[in-house]
Amino acid sequence: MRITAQNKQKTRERIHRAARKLFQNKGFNETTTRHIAAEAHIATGTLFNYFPTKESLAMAIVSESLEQAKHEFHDRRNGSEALDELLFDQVAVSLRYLRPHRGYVGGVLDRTWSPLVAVPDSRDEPDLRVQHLQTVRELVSASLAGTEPPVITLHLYWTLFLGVIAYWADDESPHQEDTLVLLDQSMKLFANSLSEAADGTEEGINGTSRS
Amino acid sequence: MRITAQNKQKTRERIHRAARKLFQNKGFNETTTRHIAAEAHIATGTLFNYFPTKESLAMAIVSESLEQAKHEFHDRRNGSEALDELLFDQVAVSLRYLRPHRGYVGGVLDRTWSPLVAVPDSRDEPDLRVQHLQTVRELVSASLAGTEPPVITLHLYWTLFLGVIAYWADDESPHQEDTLVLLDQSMKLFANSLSEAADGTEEGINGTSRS
DNA sequence: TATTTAATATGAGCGTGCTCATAATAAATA
DNA sequence: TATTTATTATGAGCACGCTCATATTAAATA
Repeated sequence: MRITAQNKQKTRERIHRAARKLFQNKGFNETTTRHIAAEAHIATGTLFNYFPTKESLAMAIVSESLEQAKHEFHDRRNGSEALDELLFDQVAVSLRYLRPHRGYVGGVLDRTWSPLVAVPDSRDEPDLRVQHLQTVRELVSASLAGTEPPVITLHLYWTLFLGVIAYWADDESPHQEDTLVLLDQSMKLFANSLSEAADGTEEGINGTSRS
Repeated sequence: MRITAQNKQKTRERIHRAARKLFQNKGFNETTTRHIAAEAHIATGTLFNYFPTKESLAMAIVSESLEQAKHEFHDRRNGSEALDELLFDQVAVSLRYLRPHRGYVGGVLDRTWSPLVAVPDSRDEPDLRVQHLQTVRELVSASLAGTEPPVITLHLYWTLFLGVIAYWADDESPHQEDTLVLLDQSMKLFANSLSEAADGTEEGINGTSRS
């Protein structure tokens, strides 16, 4: 199995490219899997040998951009920044890389990233959310003297993050500057809630009541 | 047109009841419109003469509960409470009334309530979100010396609210007490952001940059 | 009551995303 | 090289939400 493996990779990339093109031109819902398959010169069913669902295909595209964003963030990261500034930067960079997909990510993330969708317990290939939250956990932990943030805190972060993405997707200000204002506000809010929780009450959340 | 109108109402209620039963028993995605129609003793197509989409049917059910919650909240409202307490109460009451639907609301709201879904500009019969936000706007306005909250503030609220619902839908603590902790935290956060915005910077958000 | 007109009910059928038995093809073995 | 075995490609077909031409029924009119 050598030539075949190469072909598989090529096919995968053809699907990837075809889907990216169509999603950008016509949006997520308006692009059919049949159309993607035709554009990639494969049969309809073949698509699902490479991506289990249409959504997962879209997520693979989005993931690629976020991967690049992650690298840029880590490269030019300034360790001396405050937590809220770090979080701001991380998301701001992500939004820049997601820019080409702004037209349709809303419709996809709506179904896949929403906190309302139960967290998949797939151990293999951790999804976008888990990966993103892992970075957040590290940043928070580092800035708070190594304290591990409770689950509820990460949930709160994710909620705020989603809200930013949602605003961004429909932000009509020239270069989505309004989104950056919201992002700034959201991350400050989040950082504040952490420092308050550090001295304030912290009963109930972390294991006390869970049966 | 008298007897017919009565029949229409009856049919509508039959669909409503059938859908409620099936959604509760099998969840939203696992319940087909054909099944609902059969349970309500009507043809498949007839269902769509009463509700334009399957989601709108689910929302009608949820709306009913939220309507009751709204009334209870306004009845026993204590005008002297702080803003965050008022907001807490409003949501807490809503969650109580939504309890019977906890098993499946997540999957529905995911698609309909998400901030990622663009706000419909329907002037007739304002939807759930618009209605809920209207109440919030009033509460905020009243507690902040009549100042109208900017759009971005309401977006932030809605994001936090959605996060609470999301947590609640999967909350496995005995009576979802954990959700109340998150709700408390979220509403305090929101109230704080308001008082901070009152004296702090407020440039950019409200019309400055929008082209 | 008989006839016309308007409102409602119906279910075959469409376009989806996705599945699965089968065909085609490549790798391993004889 | 010929044959067996494992992998990948294929597209007919399924179930779904939803539509729409048509049939049915009720109200209005003659």
